[in-house]
Amino acid sequence: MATAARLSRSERAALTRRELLAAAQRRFFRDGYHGTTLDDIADEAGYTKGAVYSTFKSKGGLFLALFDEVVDRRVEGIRELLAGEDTHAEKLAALARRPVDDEHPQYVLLMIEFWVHAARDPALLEAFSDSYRRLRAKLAEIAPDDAHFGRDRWATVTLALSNGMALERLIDPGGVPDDLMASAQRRLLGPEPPAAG
Amino acid sequence: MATAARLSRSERAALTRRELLAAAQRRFFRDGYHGTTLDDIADEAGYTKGAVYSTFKSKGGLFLALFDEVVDRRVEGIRELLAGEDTHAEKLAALARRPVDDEHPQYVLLMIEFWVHAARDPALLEAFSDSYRRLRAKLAEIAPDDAHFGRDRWATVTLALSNGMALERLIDPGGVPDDLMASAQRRLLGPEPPAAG
DNA sequence: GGTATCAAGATACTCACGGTATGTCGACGC
DNA sequence: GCGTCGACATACCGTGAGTATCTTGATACC
Repeated sequence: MATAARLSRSERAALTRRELLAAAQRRFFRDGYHGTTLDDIADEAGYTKGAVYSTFKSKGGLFLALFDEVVDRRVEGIRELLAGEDTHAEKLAALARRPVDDEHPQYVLLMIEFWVHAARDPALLEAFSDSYRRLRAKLAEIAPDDAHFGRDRWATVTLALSNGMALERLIDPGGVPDDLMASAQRRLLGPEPPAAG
Repeated sequence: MATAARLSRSERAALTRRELLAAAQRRFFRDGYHGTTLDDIADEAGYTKGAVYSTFKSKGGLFLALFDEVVDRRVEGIRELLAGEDTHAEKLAALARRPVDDEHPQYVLLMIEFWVHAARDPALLEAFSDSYRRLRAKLAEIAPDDAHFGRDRWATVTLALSNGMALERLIDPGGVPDDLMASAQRRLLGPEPPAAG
């Protein structure tokens, strides 16, 4: 009667993993990393904490698995952007509109929350860095060929600015207008002006 | 025999508060917000958790009191910078060298850690914002008169970039050279170039 | 100067959460 | 079929934020 046929052990485990990741995404996005408990996630997925620990090494491991998937999707999004027919300027404009965040605005904050958390744990930081560098490397491909900034430097500055802006927006939601990021982007891409007085 | 004479109740309480704040600063700076327990802080100051809760409303309240003091000192530092004899360009250079961090490099990360934490708690966020805006307002006074960016926007972008760079540095400590911030600053300050291709 | 009061702070709890140890049951190898 | 082993549940532990209560000494009042 159940639609799901009998599953092999590995199919069963793979399904559990997917369901836990989906539940983790919903909860982490909504309540943040520290604000989400493993019981929350397990409940939402219809399991118990035992399932989590039999699938992932720790809460951090679960988050990292999720983050890596999110980066996958984001990298794919950038790839499509690059492959599109738009002019380069239009690609940059599209990027400026939603710098690193997926459809979810909370995404950036969640990432930063975990980032700072991982700063205290070398193993977590290393794994996080691996995913994050993938994102940054893909982003660097968008930089114009003739950028006066190097591509990597441009990507670094773009991400730094984008992440920092997300924090500023928490303080003054209306004080960080859409065009501020776009305007800053244009300046970052241009030739360096002489030292201003 | 004890050097400290008998203290009145309010003197005693004020001393306790100072000692707790000093201990909190050392511990928070070293171990981060979530990595520091109230027992740690109380121990370090020679008290128990009871003293903390009789002096502050909560762990967050203790942090906010500390943060406000740190902002005081930072604002004072900027005031001195502004009052100095240096040229405006030199002031900006001095600022670029240590954007928002006091003498402690961990300061920025600690701030961001709490910032994101406070994002989930309106009361905490409001109190944090009050202190942070004081810092940003003081920073805005450094912006050059002829900034093509508005002063406030310049301060917002400067802080966003500085905070974001601190995060990037966690990923690649050597990948964010000193001049990157300064170079980005110069671009952000200059006139907006025509749309690049 | 003695005594009641009240607040600073210590002590002893509660509860939530990450993580572990162990139990159970069904898939897989033989 | 039947023993094994892995997926997951259940029961537990340690730790940390926050609370309730007790102790003690400064202050106010007589």
